[in-house]
Amino acid sequence: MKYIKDMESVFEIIAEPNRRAILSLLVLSQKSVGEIERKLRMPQPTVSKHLRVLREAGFVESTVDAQRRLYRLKPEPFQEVDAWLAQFRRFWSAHVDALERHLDRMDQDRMEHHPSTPTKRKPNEKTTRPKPRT
Amino acid sequence: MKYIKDMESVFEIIAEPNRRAILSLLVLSQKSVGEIERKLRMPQPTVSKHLRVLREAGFVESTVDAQRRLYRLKPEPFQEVDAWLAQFRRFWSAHVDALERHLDRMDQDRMEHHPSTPTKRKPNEKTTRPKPRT
DNA sequence: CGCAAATATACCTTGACACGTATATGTTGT
DNA sequence: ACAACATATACGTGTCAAGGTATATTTGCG
Repeated sequence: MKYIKDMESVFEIIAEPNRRAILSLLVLSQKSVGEIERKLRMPQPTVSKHLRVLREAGFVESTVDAQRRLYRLKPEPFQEVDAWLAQFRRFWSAHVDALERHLDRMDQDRMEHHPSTPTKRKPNEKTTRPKPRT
Repeated sequence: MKYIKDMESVFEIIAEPNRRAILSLLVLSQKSVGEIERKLRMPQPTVSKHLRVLREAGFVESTVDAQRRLYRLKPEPFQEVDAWLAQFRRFWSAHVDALERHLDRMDQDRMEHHPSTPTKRKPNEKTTRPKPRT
């Protein structure tokens, strides 16, 4: 009964705030452990341990630079998150569209009425107002 | 000294596999607790508890339908994840571009050596990618 | 009214994991 | 080889969240 190492899902990895901070820092450029430690003001063992998790999950890779280790991002896990998110994208953009149409209608109403009459939604709710631009 | 309840980050919410399963199920259409319970084969209290977490995090909302409660998705938290992911998108698409260029070069080589072998590098399949400027 | 169905909640236990502190490993320069 | 630095790991501890079981709550129906 040997457990090798349960490779955890990318979602568990990015659930940790400090790890997200490290990733956001590394997106700018590669950095050494010491740099991360100073910029994020977290103790060095904490940084090292999180980097280990990130490396084993494929989020980062490291190269040796003298006594330092330089860590940089790898793209694959992010793409995995993106792929998961994709199934919801159509759904939520539909909602955003609905919201935008609604706001457009409100704008329209304000324009047509007069600015001095802040009133409620009235019967002409079905203004056939076509496409917004952009 | 009562803490209301610290609203946890969207990332902690989606870190849980059962919750991701529920979300993926709800993207198709709204469902009752019992439907989720049966389709995902998880005990009812588990479903209810996860739904509670999802509701409090804004991932779902519910309406009452007789004895049932119908749960459906809400878009905002997904957009939040997407927003976080956005900062890495430029980075990773650069990598994808590099990979594609590399594969293109390989194709090129193959074409030059074996003109009869059709290669199927399709431009721009589904990779959301901003305009590369060389 | 009383029973059954659907859902929510309470309580307990267990395991994972993040942290701090201490120490090990490794590398450079003198 | 040694000192100083940079990074990794080991160990003990506390917290918190997920699961299981039992029970409460709400609503529909005969």
